[in-house]
Amino acid sequence: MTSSRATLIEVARHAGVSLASTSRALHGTGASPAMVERVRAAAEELGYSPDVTGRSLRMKKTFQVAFAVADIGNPVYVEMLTAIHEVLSPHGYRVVVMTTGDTAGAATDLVRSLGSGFVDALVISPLRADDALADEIRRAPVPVVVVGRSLDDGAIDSVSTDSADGIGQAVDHLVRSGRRRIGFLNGPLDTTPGRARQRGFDAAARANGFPAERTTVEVADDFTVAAGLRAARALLAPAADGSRLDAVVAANDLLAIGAVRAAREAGLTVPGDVAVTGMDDTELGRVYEPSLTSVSLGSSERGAAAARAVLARLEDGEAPAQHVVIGPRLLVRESTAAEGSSR
Amino acid sequence: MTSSRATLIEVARHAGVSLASTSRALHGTGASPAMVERVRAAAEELGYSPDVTGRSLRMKKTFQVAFAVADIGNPVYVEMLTAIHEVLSPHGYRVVVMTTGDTAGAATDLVRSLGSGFVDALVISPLRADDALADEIRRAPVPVVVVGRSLDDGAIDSVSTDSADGIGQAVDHLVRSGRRRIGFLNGPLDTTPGRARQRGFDAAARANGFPAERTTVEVADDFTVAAGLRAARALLAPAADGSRLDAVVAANDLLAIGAVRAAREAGLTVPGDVAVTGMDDTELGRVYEPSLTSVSLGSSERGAAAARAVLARLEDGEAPAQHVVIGPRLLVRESTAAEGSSR
DNA sequence: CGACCCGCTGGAAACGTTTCCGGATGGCGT
DNA sequence: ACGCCATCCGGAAACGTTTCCAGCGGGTCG
Repeated sequence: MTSSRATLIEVARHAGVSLASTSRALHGTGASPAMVERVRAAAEELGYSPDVTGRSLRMKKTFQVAFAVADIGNPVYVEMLTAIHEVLSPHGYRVVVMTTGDTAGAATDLVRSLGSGFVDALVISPLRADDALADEIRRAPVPVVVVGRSLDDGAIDSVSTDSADGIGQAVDHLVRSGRRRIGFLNGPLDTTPGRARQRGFDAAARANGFPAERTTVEVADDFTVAAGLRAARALLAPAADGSRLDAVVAANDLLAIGAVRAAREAGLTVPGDVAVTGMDDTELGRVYEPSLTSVSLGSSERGAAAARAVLARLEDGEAPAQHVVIGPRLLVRESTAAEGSSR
Repeated sequence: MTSSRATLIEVARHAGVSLASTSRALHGTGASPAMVERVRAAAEELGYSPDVTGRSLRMKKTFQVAFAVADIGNPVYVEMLTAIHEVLSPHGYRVVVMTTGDTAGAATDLVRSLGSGFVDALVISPLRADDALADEIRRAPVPVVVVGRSLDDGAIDSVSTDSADGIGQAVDHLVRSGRRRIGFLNGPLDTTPGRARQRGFDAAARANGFPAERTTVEVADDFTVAAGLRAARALLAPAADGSRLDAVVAANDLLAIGAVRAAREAGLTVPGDVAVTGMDDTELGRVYEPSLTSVSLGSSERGAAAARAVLARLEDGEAPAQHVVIGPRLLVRESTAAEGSSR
């Protein structure tokens, strides 16, 4: 249980050499082969393993990187976390997970807490980003990489994706498939993703020449299946003239599933009567039936890119900020088939 | 970007008092109100925030807890992580995520690496546990809580669940619903969960008086939908006499979805022709159609319990080991309805 | 043969914090 | 009025590591 761990000093004493030589020997820098062997043996015998807190204090480096998101349960963030871990771990960095909460203030506090130096860098994906957060990030004592919106600030490393363009791809795909009345099922507009996707849909509607009365928008109060189901009921209700939508673009796979549910409730088939697209390319959407056509925002790629940006920044603190953009990719599956089974 | 952070020494100098008093004032222990105010003002002015590495070195405490699992992507582990984070975070602990890989050796190495003291405790959920791992845990320099199988070792804190009993609950439920020929779709037998669930099924089959020829078992080579689909095809193939199973107990929600897929491929309806149960009560299973009857192993509860065990152990290192058992709970949903829609 | 340089070693400082300990001061009880 | 105790303060040590600096020896080149 509690074995008082051997310290470097004891190893030095045990090997009969100085502390300095012991440290050097164990790092292989500037020590004679004889010395190395001697120290190595002593260390082995005592079961020595270096204490990272002592090392951190001296080197001003913790070999830890924090990953902060609103909620860790979200599959998108899980994918990012996995990717980040995979990139950083081989370089000897540990990953600390943190939650920003869903208020912008909490995220700002978190960035400020970086001052206590428990971590060499931070990857943060803020749900709601404001100027205060950007300010705090700029004056943060360690590198911060933002994944998500680029905060409109050239000086901050960022990895983003063009989700507006992604929504556009979904709309174009539906139009090409012959759908004409396309509704948009969005999440809360006071979130960064919500705003971006709204922008994307509006632009796509304009680009495709949809008159306002040919598009309908409904905003769910959360990015969940339940909220999507509620909002989609309204979206799919017949218009005054009895006509209905023939396609729904959802801002999210979860919302999309809610839309499929609502469609079935209303006696409509998917994709027969209504085509549905999601976003995020989650396992959920892949496995669902019908499998969801979804716009991948490359969560893994973004996570990996963010991790690489961290490494680059730690390598060279003065390099100009980099802004990686991962292009969205539409993955066509059953939920938008032209002639689908009537399941 | 890089503002050289203020140290306690500078705060002391700036306040014109000693280092010791400064430290005490900031901790509110044994300092006069005047002193506290004076130091607080100085700290405020300099934007001081304490350095955790210095503190850790001195206090021999990192305020970090590691959570180690085979792969972070698994929804079950994500739930645990979330729960652990929720319990530990209010107590000032950060959570470090680590991966054990899928070999027992890697897990052992990980536990050994605890010697470098980057963390105050470890919560580990080993996929494959052997004696070497148990040994290493026993001699670990920090508290370790095992979640999963209890390692058959009374001296190690553990949080487990009786997944064998859970399988039993699923079988009983199916029998009560009138199902007679029940197949078992398991995952790899060289994993701890795989073995336990096999044991559970065998016991349940015996208890219900199923002759060996009335039960069929198939082992998928992974706990995934794809592997489940492959294995379930064999499981659902007609027997020599042309008869088929009327129920499948899957060791996992993912495998269960594979089974549903295979059933539909074979032209069978779920739950009409074949009832299917899963295990883990994942979001996936809840949202799937038909929604999956599933045995919840209480991932969140287990995570929370493990975190509480960590706190208790950190509080009192000498207390006897505790073994929390979270009872499995069957959640009945559409996939085992007596008369289902023929979807 | 002397000067210089290079490789190796040991002493000591430094990283930033907490806390032990001794000393000073003030108040209170006797 | 004196002693005692509680309260508060400052000096200094300690946690475990890395690294600067100086010294020492041996080899090489001029």
